[in-house]
Amino acid sequence: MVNSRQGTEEKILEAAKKVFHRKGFEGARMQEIADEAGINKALLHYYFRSKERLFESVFRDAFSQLMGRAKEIFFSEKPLKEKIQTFLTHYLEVITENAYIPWFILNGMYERPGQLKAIFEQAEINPPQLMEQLRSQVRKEYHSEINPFHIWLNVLSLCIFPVVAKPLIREIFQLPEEAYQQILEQRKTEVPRFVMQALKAYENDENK
Amino acid sequence: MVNSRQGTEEKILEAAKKVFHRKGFEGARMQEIADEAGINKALLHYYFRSKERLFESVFRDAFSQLMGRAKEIFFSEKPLKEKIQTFLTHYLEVITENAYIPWFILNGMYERPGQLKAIFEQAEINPPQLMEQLRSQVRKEYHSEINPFHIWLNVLSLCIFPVVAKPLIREIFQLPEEAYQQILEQRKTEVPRFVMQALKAYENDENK
DNA sequence: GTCTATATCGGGATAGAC
DNA sequence: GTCTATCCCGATATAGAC
Repeated sequence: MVNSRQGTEEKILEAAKKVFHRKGFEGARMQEIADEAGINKALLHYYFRSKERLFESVFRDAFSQLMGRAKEIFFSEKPLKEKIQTFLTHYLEVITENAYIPWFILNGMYERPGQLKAIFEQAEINPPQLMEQLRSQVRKEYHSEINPFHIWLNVLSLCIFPVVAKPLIREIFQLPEEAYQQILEQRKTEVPRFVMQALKAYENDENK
Repeated sequence: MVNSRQGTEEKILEAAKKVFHRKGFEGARMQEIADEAGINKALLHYYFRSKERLFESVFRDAFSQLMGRAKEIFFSEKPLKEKIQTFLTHYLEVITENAYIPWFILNGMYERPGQLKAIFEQAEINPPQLMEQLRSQVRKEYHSEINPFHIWLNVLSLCIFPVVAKPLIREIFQLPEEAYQQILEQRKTEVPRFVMQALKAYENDENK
């Protein structure tokens, strides 16, 4: 019973994760996943029936891993600044440790937008509520009608882009892997500093 | 002579651009490119010999389009703040108008890192000089040893990420195309404001 | 549940006629 | 220079034995 249902399914998912994360849907090969899992192609289909379904499982995992605590932090009852601080601390950490996930998610949206729609619905994100949360908090604390969407989009950009664009930036600046890793480390303190300073632009805002 | 060398090659490149930009290398189909150009597959190979070579041409175009004025602005003899202002104005414009290019470039780096190395070499970027330019300017103007790399990485993140992540963000917040386009418009003024305020963190920096 | 062998198809590339 | 027809490989998926 060692290699029975439980164990094998796990092994496959683990292998699929590795391959899909690195190569995306189009680039991934079922053969490679099978090899990685130490089994053969036929067995992949026995467990997941198609490449699509296997991909979907992997995507769902990745997405919830990235979304998990974010929602929680986001809806917590804290002042905006503190919330952003917490978010940055948490996210810069998570994303640096799992550098492949952001690109995997992003790329999935380009490769298979149709297939992935379902996953977002099941994630119960509730966009209107999300938007209202954004708006009301800025209105209360900053007495500003500035679209608060930008603040969060900026925060996300600063966290995610440097990780996603790593291959490009490394190539342009000819940076070895370790040098770039070090830069990502530094960002854990640099980005909060940058953002906190930038937020002052809204404090002094008199566009009521 | 209407459909001779000149005209056809142009048509192919135009078609290839459309398809590769949307689907990347793996996702693109030679058949689709041929259809788009109004010719057949055989002719594609007659002009470009392989999918790889065709892709390379398209990539080279896209990259120089994105890199073109950037280098120039970057090496201009202006104070850092002004330089960043100019850069932002220029880039937020270019990138909003050519929303597909950043993802195409990025994705290319993931799909075909080996093949694209050559292109970066020919682009004559001169990384060490680039780095030194960064460092010396910050040293002079801010009397700071803060790694100036972060400033520019932040600027790039704020410009590019919102464009690249458009499909994801739209899905999460359930935003229609026009709404998102409007947000990108707003960013042309929001991002400079955000960055200029953030830069003050370095002015007051006494980490000499 | 797991394997080997095979069906089936799609896509890049080439041959050869015009 | 452009077309039709075809080759050929690689990849997903399935049949069927164990």
